[in-house]
Amino acid sequence: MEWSEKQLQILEVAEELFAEKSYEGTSVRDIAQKAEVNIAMISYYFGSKEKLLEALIEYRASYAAGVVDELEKKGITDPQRKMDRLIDFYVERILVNHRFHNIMSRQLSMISEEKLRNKMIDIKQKNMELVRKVILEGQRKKVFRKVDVDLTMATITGTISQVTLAKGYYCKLMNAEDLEFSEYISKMKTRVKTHLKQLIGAHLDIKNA
Amino acid sequence: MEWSEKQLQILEVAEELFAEKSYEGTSVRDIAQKAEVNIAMISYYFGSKEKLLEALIEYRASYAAGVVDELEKKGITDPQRKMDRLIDFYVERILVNHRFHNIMSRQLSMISEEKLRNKMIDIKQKNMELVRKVILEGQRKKVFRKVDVDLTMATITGTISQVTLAKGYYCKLMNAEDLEFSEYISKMKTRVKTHLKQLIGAHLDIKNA
Amino acid sequence: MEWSEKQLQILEVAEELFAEKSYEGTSVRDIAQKAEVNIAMISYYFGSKEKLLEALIEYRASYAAGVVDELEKKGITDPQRKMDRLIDFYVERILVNHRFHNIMSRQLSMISEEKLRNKMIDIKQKNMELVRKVILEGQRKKVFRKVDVDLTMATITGTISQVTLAKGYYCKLMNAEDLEFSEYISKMKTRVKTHLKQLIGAHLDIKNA
Amino acid sequence: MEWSEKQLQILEVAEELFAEKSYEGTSVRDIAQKAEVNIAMISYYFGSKEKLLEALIEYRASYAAGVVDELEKKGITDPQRKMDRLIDFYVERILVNHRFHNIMSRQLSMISEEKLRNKMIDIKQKNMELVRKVILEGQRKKVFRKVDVDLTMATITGTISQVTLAKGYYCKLMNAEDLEFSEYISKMKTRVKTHLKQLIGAHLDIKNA
DNA sequence: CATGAATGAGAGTTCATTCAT
DNA sequence: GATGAATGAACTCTCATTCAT
Repeated sequence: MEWSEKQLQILEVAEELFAEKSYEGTSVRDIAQKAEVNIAMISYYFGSKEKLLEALIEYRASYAAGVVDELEKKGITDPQRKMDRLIDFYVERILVNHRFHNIMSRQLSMISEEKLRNKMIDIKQKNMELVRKVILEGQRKKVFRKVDVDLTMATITGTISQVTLAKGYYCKLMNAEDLEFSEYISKMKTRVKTHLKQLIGAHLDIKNA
Repeated sequence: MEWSEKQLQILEVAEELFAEKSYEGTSVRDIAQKAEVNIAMISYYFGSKEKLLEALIEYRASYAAGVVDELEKKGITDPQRKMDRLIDFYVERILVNHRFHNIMSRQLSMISEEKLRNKMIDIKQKNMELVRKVILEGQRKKVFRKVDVDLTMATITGTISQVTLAKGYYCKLMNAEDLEFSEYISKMKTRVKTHLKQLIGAHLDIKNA
Repeated sequence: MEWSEKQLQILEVAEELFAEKSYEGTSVRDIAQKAEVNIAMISYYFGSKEKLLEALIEYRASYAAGVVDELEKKGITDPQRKMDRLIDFYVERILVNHRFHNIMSRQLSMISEEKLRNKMIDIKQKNMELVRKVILEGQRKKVFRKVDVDLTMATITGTISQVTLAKGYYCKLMNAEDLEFSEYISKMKTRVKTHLKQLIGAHLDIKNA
Repeated sequence: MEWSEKQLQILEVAEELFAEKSYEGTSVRDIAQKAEVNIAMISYYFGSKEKLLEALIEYRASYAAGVVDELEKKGITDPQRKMDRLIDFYVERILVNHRFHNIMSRQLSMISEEKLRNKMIDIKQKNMELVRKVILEGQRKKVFRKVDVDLTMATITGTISQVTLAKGYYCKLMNAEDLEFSEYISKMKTRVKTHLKQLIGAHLDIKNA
């Protein structure tokens, strides 16, 4: 799907506001005003508020997909190093797209519309497929031990999510309460990468079995 | 604070609906209707919709507090075993109160009202303080290695959150799409406990350093 | 009608709030809260909000009536001096009861309930009857000239009303914007008396014909 | 400010109902229904009920302003005649706009919103400035004696107000209880003009000093 | 006799959407 | 293709009043 400049403007603003105030807590007026377009435009361009959310998900999902493929092409064979790269990649990606990620994780448990729901699950699944593949490969190579693969994926996304969702809490822990979101993100990025690599490394390492 | 039976009824229903459709997506009408009380009762009892959320948080928070103390009194000295117990406890607690937990994690990044926000952060902090204490103790005893304590806590809550928030996704992975929430929870409970104990165990174990 | 202490308390507060925020703009809750009685008391004691207004009017009206009689008994014969005394009396009375007076003048044009409406008109009529009598007497004695008696009465009450209703305006004219109501009243009292005596004096004096 | 036809319709109806039932006693539903517009239009056009009142005041105030200038241009030099003309003008104006005038005099003592309050006081002040000017001029020319100028203005507006506010009372005095408002107004107009000219004339005339 | 609990009705406002142009 | 005007529905909250105790 191709979007006009105005449509992109709306999508960006919608993402920002949905992340900040939730889908339900954001009115199309808010979006229209911040995007400096007429209120009627949202219905006109996207059909409805719900369709706008759908469009946003489609838009971000498609954008993300390409990057996954790119990573796969790099020729790294050692499972341990592959996993480290994957963690770098996921942390980077989720933290850069933290707004979209927050919307997704909040909405996933709420959306009842079949099609959209499946779309969201599908995105999640695609994103995690790589992790599964690498883990299974490592197990085959007797480098990784037997673990709960699904929950290992839950740990990776869960840990990163936690960092984006509970900014207020972690800022307080760091005694840096009025940190801008972007500053916060860049401060946490390396910490999260290091933590997850160590965590998942020890978790998977067959020598620890 | 003591609540009457009708007030409890409202709180219970509010929790259910806030979890299901978000705070913003739930109207006081919805709550009144499901709780089978007059719509004016919500304002009458709690003052406003926001105060109802506040009351809910206070109600659930106080309920949880006692349990933490109780755990502390059990005389377990081995840090590894202590941590295992803690994980059992947290998984149990978050999964049993998954609705409240979801509300909290969704709302934490959105509530702007100072007092309520601090309350929520406070609850989170109190809940995690025990984990911090056990980790630090284990490190002192040279049983645990040096780790990022804050992020270790993020991993614990993040992993559990992930399981409650992304039911749809994990159901699909298990090919059990129409599972009731309670069935899903009981199915996941032991898996999550086992996974986290293994994960955090390997993470903290000084022998893996 | 005899009122209990609590009822009087309610009546006083009602008068204060009706004057300040109008009958419609005052809720029974406001009254109950300020009078420190249970909300249900207003309906319980007076039947309804409207009946409370009725009771208030009755209460204040009866209180005022006695004073009129008292004045009549003083043996002053000169119409000019009689009129001066009457003006003193009315200014005093309206300014002292400015709250009740404001309620009356605001409500008179709005009350549709027949009985209450008549009651209010009756009070006004009784109050003014004395003026009419003195003017007619003065005319009979060839001391006062022919004037529009009804409108002369309108001038007296209108002038005083103006002073109580437009405090903000007159305070601004006097460069004393934050004057307390009671201070304002005592400041204006003599001014209004002097003005009205001079005004009505010149108006009625047959020598000015 | 320019108003559309529908907006004017709302303003007219609002004026009518505010005058009849007071601002607080009139609901936006009442206005919408009588003006035959959707209830949401009031917020849509004016922002809120309070802003509607503000708009009404602005609308009526601006309408009146032009007329004052017009009067000033007529070349009348004799202060007595000037005052007579002014009285004719004010009586005419207040009685024609009796509804707006009533709203103003009722609301002036109640509005707490700073800006609107000042606006109202400003209107009153502008309206009365001319009277002050003429009186001072007459005093300079030794035609008028020394009087309380502010209260002389209070007398003029107070007398006219009294006539508009206490229709019920004066109708009863005239034994014409079921008079239409417009009939009542036209009946009183000349009476009020004559009365006030005589009253204020005698009041100001230096020969009566 | 007095009152806390409860309620239906209605308050002002905002919502997402539609429609005529 | 784009938009200002308009709308019905729904929102949260407060109203005056009633009723069981």
